[in-house]
Amino acid sequence: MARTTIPTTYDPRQVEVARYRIWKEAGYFRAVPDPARRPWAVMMPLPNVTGELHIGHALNNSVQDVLTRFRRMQGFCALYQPGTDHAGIATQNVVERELAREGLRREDLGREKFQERVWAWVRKYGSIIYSQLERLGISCDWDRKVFTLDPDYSRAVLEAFVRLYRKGLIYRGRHMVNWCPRCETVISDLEVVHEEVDSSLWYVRYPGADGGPGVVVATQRPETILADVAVAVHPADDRYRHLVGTTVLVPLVRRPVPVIADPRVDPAFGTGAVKITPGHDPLDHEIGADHRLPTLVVLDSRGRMTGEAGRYAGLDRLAAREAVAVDLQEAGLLERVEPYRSSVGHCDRCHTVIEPSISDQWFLDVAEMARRAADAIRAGRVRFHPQRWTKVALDWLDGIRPWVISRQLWWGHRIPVWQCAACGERTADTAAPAACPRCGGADLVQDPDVLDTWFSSALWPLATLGWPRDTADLRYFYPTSVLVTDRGIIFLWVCRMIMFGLEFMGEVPFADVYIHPTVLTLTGQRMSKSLGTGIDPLEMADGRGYGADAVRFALISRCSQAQQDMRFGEKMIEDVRNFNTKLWNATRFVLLHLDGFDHRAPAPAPAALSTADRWIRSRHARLAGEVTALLEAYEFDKAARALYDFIWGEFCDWYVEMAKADLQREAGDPVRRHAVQHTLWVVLSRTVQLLHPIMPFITEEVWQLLPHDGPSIMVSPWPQPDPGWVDHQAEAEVAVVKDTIRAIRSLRAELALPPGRRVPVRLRADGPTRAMLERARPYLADLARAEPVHLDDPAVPRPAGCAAAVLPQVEVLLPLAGLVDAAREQARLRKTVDQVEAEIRRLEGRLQDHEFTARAPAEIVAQQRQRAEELRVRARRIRELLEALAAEG
RNA sequence: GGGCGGUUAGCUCAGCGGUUAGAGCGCAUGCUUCACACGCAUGAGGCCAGAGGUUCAAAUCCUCUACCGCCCACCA
Repeated sequence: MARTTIPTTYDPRQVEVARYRIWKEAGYFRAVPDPARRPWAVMMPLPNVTGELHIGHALNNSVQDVLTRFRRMQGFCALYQPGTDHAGIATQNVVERELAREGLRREDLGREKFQERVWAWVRKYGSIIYSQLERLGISCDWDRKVFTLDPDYSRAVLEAFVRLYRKGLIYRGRHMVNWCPRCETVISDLEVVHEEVDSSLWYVRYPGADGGPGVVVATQRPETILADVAVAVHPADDRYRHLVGTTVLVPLVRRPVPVIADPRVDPAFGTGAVKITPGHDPLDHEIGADHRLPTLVVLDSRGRMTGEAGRYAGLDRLAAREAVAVDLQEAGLLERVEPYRSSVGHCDRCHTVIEPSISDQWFLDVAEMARRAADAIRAGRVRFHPQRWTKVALDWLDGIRPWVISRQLWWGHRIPVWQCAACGERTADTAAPAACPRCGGADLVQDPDVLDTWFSSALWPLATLGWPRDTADLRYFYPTSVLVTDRGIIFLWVCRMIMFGLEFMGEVPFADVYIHPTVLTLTGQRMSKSLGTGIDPLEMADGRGYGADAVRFALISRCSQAQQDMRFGEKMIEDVRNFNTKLWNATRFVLLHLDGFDHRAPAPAPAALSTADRWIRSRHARLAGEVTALLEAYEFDKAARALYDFIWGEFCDWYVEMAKADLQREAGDPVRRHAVQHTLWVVLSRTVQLLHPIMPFITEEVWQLLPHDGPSIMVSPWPQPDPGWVDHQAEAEVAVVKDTIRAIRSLRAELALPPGRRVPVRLRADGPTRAMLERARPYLADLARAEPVHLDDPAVPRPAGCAAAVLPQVEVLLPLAGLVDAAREQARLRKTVDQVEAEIRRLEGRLQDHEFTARAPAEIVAQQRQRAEELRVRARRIRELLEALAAEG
């Protein structure tokens, strides 16, 4: 077999981009329904078209890619569905900011022109994220890219709306909603982020209409006093009972309003009396409605005071707050002001303070859908990993409220409802109706609003597969296998997909939900570009030259179900780069020793395998089983660690070193040579296959360099743990050999022996262990520079002048008279024997404890007895050594 | 106000009822050993946040406390 020249160092940048192109052109990413194979599917959590790849995307997509590559190798027909989201508010904001730099507002362009402008933006920047995902090695089916405003997808959105409308679940209502005065649209409860803000509590006197002292109320928002319609107290509050039913005057405007009693007032807060402002507070709105009070509005859609606010008209909310406070002070009605910290709602997108506001909107009644979704989760038809998120999802579904689905934006799916100018009848349809179905009028006006972006994303698993059409994709891939996402969108997206999946398909959209940790900086801050605290995955891969593999492995290896957050830093990627180099060099070693090897020749007979060969095969069989089970259980950190420890700690540190000894000693034996070559090849090949889902590029390079069958590791069969490889005897034997080698090295280091110097060693052990060590002579010589090695029965008298270590099964002696400082040796051994004896006392104490021997399981008791016995033997040997040393001194 | 996580070696984290609590990085010492100095070898470093409890046995289970973080919530 011709030997390829192998570069000494591995530069990921040189291979990754080229390799990705080969895969893509070979069509390995494509998923076409295949009745002969089992389907497996994952849906990419659609990134915003405006987005650029950040570390969170890198993690999320790496996890999905690990699963997809794993299942593909297992023989599933694996679909990884990509796509982007039009992201209504986010995208509109970006383009509006661009317009603002030109001194324009969207109204200056008009709806049509503005939309053209956004489309131009999307065409220019919308595919950046795709090329960035490609750079990470993401193996999704690019032929299936979907954008939520694509014609097919839009049809699905309108179809969903119309079906829900006709079921009576979508309705128009006038309610208190969350209004963003900057975006000038309603947003849902989930898009409001509450933050603690330092503010004040103003205590304001409302004088009695009869000239009495009236009542003092506490408020955070003096500017809304202008819209007050009552003062409320708790019905059982004796302080105010006499005032209920009387009239007080609203400060500044001197409007007479009633004092009412309502149990929703907390008598312990403030003065126990609260002003009622139904136009600007959700609770007040309810109380106002129950008491049949009027609603006054003093703020407009941009958060400025309206004409109703008299002399404050035109002022912004905050300016008005100051002005009103000053005027109250001057009027002598401001009793006091206290500092106050409270939770204030902000717009998720632009961080403006939300204004509770009454407006006409479209609502979706999700009560029944949520109930069915909760039932499905409770029945285990959707399983969350880690499990703790189950309760979080259920709590939200159980307390669900109607969903505001209209948005006062221009970018999104236009609400498919037309109103007749003549009779006012509203009609919902997937296309504009020709005439009003009620009066026949032809003058129909479409609703100006668009749908909440999350309404369309809730259809993602359906619409990407062709719904509402009955397609082969939908029949084959739905329901999908798993959804991978961050905890931040469990309600916004995950729960809603479950609701819509059940509503429109009668089946949940995915069987598993894997919630991965959120990436933070090493100091626990949010990764943020603007704060300069982020790690840019592409800068790491290309700029710093660590490669996409290193970024992926670093993220995946910290993807633990035990942690909600993942602290991440460049050092972690650097560590993986070192691991890659290690793997690369191990591959070089194997290739250098594969001369004349034919991987298609019959595998070596068991008798041809050395202990080392059998040991590494046994370890590999365990690894294969472990990695498979861990990936299936979404235990990514453990899978990554198992691979890392095996490759570095077992294959490189021990097997390769032992194989060197075998190859050298047995150079003339073709059967043994083939056995070692075969072991090196088969273990490394299968190991890179197991590692491929996490590090696709380097594993492909290695696999291609090694003798192989098939065109790519990507489409090679997932290694099955070979039960015939498990070999307890070889594992036990290598364990003893490793301990012995480590003991010799440790003694050498303490004696400061030059590394190259060969030292004679005497090993004392019982028969079976001596047989093992006999076989291990070449390893002892090469790995510990121990030569010659004398194997003694423990009964043989010890020579004088030895450095010694006493292992459970082996006594290691370095007879180096002259070099060994007897006093130091004695001190060291005495320390050891003290430790051993302390442990024996502890064990014996326990074994003499009747409670323990009577109540602990028999096997535990037996185990501890045996251990105590072993320790006694060890202690006796050490003491004998000490006596011998004393005799010499 | 309610809920959920976390607290283990200098750092990032495993371990989650039973031998002497582990890894990587960092640190110390020695090595240009024929795959690899992005490496090899050896070593130092921990009252497992605190206090109670359950158990023959607790880093591991329970209760409380403290601190850190996240989510939900109509306390004006």
